[in-house]
Amino acid sequence: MHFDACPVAIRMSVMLSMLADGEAHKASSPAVVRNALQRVRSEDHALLPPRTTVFLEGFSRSPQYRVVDGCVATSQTLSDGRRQIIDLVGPGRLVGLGLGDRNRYSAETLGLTRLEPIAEPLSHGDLETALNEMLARSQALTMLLGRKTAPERVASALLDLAGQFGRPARQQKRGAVTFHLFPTRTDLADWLGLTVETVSRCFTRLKKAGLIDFQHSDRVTLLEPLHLARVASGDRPLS
Amino acid sequence: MHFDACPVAIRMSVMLSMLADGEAHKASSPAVVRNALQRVRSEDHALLPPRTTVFLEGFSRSPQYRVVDGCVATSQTLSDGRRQIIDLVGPGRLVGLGLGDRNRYSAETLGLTRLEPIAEPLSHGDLETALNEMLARSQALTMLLGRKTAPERVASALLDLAGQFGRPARQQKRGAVTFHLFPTRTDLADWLGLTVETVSRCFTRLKKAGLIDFQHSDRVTLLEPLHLARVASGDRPLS
DNA sequence: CGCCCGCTTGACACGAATCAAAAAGCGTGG
DNA sequence: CCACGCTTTTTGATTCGTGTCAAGCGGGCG
Repeated sequence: MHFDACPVAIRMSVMLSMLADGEAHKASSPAVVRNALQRVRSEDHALLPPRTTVFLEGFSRSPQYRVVDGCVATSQTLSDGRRQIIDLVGPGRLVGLGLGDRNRYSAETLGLTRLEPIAEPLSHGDLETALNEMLARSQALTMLLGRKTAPERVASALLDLAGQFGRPARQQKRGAVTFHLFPTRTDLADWLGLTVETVSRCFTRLKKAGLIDFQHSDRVTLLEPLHLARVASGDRPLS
Repeated sequence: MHFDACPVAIRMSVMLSMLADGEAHKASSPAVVRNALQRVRSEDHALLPPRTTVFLEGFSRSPQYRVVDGCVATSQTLSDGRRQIIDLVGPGRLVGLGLGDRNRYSAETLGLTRLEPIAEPLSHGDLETALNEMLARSQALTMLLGRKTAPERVASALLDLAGQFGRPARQQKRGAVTFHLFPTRTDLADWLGLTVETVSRCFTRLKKAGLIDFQHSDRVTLLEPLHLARVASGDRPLS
């Protein structure tokens, strides 16, 4: 196995904390300034461009947000650059929970994303519900990474994302769902413990098998969700 | 990949609920009865033999326990029998949290284990602390399963278990720690997303490299914890 | 003592990673 | 509008790590 020694800072394009500071960063690089100007604030909602770092692993504990629109990826990175995405968070879900006094993971936006800061602290009940959900998702990912094959992982991922980002609009025949795929192939690979090439090959195979369809790489339709679910759980081997 | 279709029930030797029911199960199989007789109750502590199922995935929500002595494994099983151990829980830690109205995972003892039922419900603070710890451990396992090599996984596991089961007694030179290894090679494989053979080979390699030692397969000494930690994090490749 | 089960070791197979290169998008500027 | 350069995705050839299959080994328990 081979990994470039790629410092975290290089992957970072914009940090939310910079945006929040307003005038304090005039000396920033052109790219940072340009992205920062895209920020729109209205009624305490921050509209963030893709690839904005919301907070960074190892830094002091960050505030919590609710994702209103778009998608946030939380991830951890090994010292040699290997990255593991912990979760992909879609509309309605919370980011920044379960941190101690230091962030245990990073968070970045995968598309144009609207975040709502959580004003008053959550009730104990809400917090416990949210933590339970995070735990359940984390355990499902554990099973996926520990025991599933590559096609099973990709099928599982697509079903998960369909649940988070799929429109209830189903003008399509049967249970078909179409949705915007926020993560790139690389993001999916880092989530599923695979490589870009393997993810791409699985997409191709699923498409040829008639289970999914896509014209652009970031817009996917699940043509046979039930069949896909059987692939995801290992009940059917795919081709 | 090939898996025997092995129903969950076959793996189960004793269920805690049976033990608690006292006389209600005279018709049980001889093995179950024999194990059940080993039960000792004193002051609300249950002393359970190895391979006792504390609760089972899919069944209605079980009570919560604190591990006093011994070790409990929590796991999920795929329909075709593939098993993933979610966590190994040692003394002082809690089992049975984060369940909805149905158990999302099973729990079984790996050695002679003393469990203490949690009498009054936990305070919100304690619950949140416990959930946060579970989440942190689950995320560490995610990184391990998604991005670490087999030797890195085994090294990480040994360090984790040393932390949970290692005696503070260090009559040994340097930072060496000896502890009882509750999980079998198969358990470790199911925890680390590997096979028995691979786990065994990694043990052999670590032993030959002088990082660990063991006479019996269930009693391990970490000879070079710092070096082992570097292997675990991928900073050093091991041979 | 001898069976049984867990552990170890070896030979081989296979799935996913790696390396390489072409194809497809996509923003930029002429 | 198209040409250009860069990035992402796809596809192909090959390698490599871990899984699979098989056989021995050893310790505990009946």
